[in-house]
Amino acid sequence: MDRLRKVTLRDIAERAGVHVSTVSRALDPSTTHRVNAQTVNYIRGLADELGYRPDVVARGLREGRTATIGVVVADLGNPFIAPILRGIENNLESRGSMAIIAETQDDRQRFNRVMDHLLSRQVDAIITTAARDDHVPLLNIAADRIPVVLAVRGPADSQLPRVTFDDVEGGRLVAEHLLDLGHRRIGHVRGPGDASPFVDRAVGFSRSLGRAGVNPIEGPEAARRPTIDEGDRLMKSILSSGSESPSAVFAHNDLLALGALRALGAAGIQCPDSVHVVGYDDTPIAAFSQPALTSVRHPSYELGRMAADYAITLIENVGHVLQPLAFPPTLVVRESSGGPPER
Amino acid sequence: MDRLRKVTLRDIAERAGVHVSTVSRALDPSTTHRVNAQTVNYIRGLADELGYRPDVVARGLREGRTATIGVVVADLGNPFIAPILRGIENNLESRGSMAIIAETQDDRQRFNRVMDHLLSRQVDAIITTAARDDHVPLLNIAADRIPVVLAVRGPADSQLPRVTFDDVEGGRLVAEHLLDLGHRRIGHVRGPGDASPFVDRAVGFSRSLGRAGVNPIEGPEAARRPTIDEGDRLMKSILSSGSESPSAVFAHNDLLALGALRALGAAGIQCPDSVHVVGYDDTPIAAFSQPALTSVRHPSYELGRMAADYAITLIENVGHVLQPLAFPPTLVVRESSGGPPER
DNA sequence: CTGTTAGCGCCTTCAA
DNA sequence: TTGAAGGCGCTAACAG
Repeated sequence: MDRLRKVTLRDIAERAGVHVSTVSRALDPSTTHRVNAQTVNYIRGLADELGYRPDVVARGLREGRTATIGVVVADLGNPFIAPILRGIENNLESRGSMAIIAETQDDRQRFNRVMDHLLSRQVDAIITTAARDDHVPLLNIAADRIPVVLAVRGPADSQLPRVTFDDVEGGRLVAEHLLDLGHRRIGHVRGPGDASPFVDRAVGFSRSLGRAGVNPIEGPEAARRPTIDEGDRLMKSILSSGSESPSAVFAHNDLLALGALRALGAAGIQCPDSVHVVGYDDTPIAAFSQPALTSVRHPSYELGRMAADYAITLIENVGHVLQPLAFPPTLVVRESSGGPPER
Repeated sequence: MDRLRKVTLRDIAERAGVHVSTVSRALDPSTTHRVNAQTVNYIRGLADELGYRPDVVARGLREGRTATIGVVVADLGNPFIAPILRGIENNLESRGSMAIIAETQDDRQRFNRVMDHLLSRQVDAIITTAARDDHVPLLNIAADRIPVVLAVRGPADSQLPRVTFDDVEGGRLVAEHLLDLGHRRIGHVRGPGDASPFVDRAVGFSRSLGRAGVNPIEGPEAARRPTIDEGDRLMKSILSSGSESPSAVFAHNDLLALGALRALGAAGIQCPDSVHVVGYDDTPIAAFSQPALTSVRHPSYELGRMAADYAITLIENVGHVLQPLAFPPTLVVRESSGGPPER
């Protein structure tokens, strides 16, 4: 019941009666041609038989590259992240690299630990979707050593390559939609103020409302995390604040919107009858929620692919400067803001 | 704009005018006491100043351990996985290890690639929640080298340590519930037949129905993946099969159930008025869907913690035999099967 | 208390 | 076409 020792190049070499370097060459596609064809066959057979698996770690130590890219994610419970990860994975895979994913649970300190760990694991690059503004110093330190790509969230004052959504535009779309519906008392449930997407959504939203002479109704604070429970909490605080009850609410993502819906329901305010609600990210949950949720959709898979493109480019091309990219969103109108019932 | 070279022990040693091993000792908490206190301070300061970060890869090569555990996941878009990952992460973290997550997209071949990669990255153990029956050979190969823990899904014919949910019992709970409501024409939307949870759910469910003399109404096949689209497809195939339309449907997870709801709605069959629907996993989406979905809940976070416990135990304790563990589920009745409207 | 040596598994010169 | 040697960064054993 003991554990098997790892099979190394040396094991194969000994069995084959050749030198390790011959085995190394035989097994490396780019150098097999420098080895006797029969020997190659023999060695390959032996490798298969023994179950040889190259030690990426040792190779990485030698070569300085590990064919692994670290992906940092805030909250794996938020379904909006899945298609982005798919885009990253599928792109990397087609180039022989692999994504390893680490979750920060949207906790600032854990972000630091995760980054630290990935760095010391010698990943070739890091794609982060979890950065907050105060992570800039560590991000810069990391970027001095390996490519760091800001995906989805990018501290505004950073020089790092960014691949994001155009959240200002998204906020604008929501504002125009609600104004078009005739709303003037509009609630605003904000996501964390130190994460760029929420800042941008707020900017686009408030600016458009402002042009129409409307001031959004807000609670005393933003959500600490963009989750259902926080949406519930903020909505309650708006409702109990004494200001007039909103006829429409924009929540900064679908989870916050669901929380807001719950709080509104608990207060006896029905959506869409008495209030309209709009979310963001157009997660699967939006189409199936009660009522189906109007939301802002963006090309998540494509963003993931592009983030991986950026990472690869920078790995292969030190010092390359890549322009920030922002994918445009679209509004999907559903039942929660007067659209037809979905399904 | 060139990339900074990594700071190594040698850099510090040269600056400090001491030998590398002294620096190594000074920086390793377990050996600092063997080094002159002043030297330690000096070295620590230097390390900070230079931004030294130990190379876990090199250390792993030397020590044979990397303080990293690979976690294999089928589908990060399925929200049921998030709390399990949390349990794993939080447990590992408190012991100085870290989880790196890899997604198979529930694709058999990708599973193999992912396992291969994790193995060659020298992770200390692998926790998989994505195993299907035909993965047994590779799992056994992996288990010869490092601990492999089957979480959630475990091929029935495997000797590997397993931490699962009691899905047979879950299936039974659903059957009893629907029978209690008086249903006799009961649809059955199955998840993949080569993944143990779905097999077990089917067994518990069908057995209980059988005792009551009821035969579930099934389509010609099981879902290829437990997703919304597959639920839709299977439900449609049941509805168009010519057999009498079911008055209740059990889908093997919440996503399949949502798909089934969509198909039923498209056929003009309203839930809960004309049909009852039950899902599984009690994901957040269940409480918020339209109608709120009856579902089976299980202790996901705890399962994650336990899976990590198993992995750690086996890393520290070669050859240890751990008993298979199955956490019991409970039924959460909501609107979709006659419960009160949620919210 | 500190330095020397060796080697984890791999690849890449340099020689033969 | 193959072998020998060196070293990536680190730590453990052995001296001193």
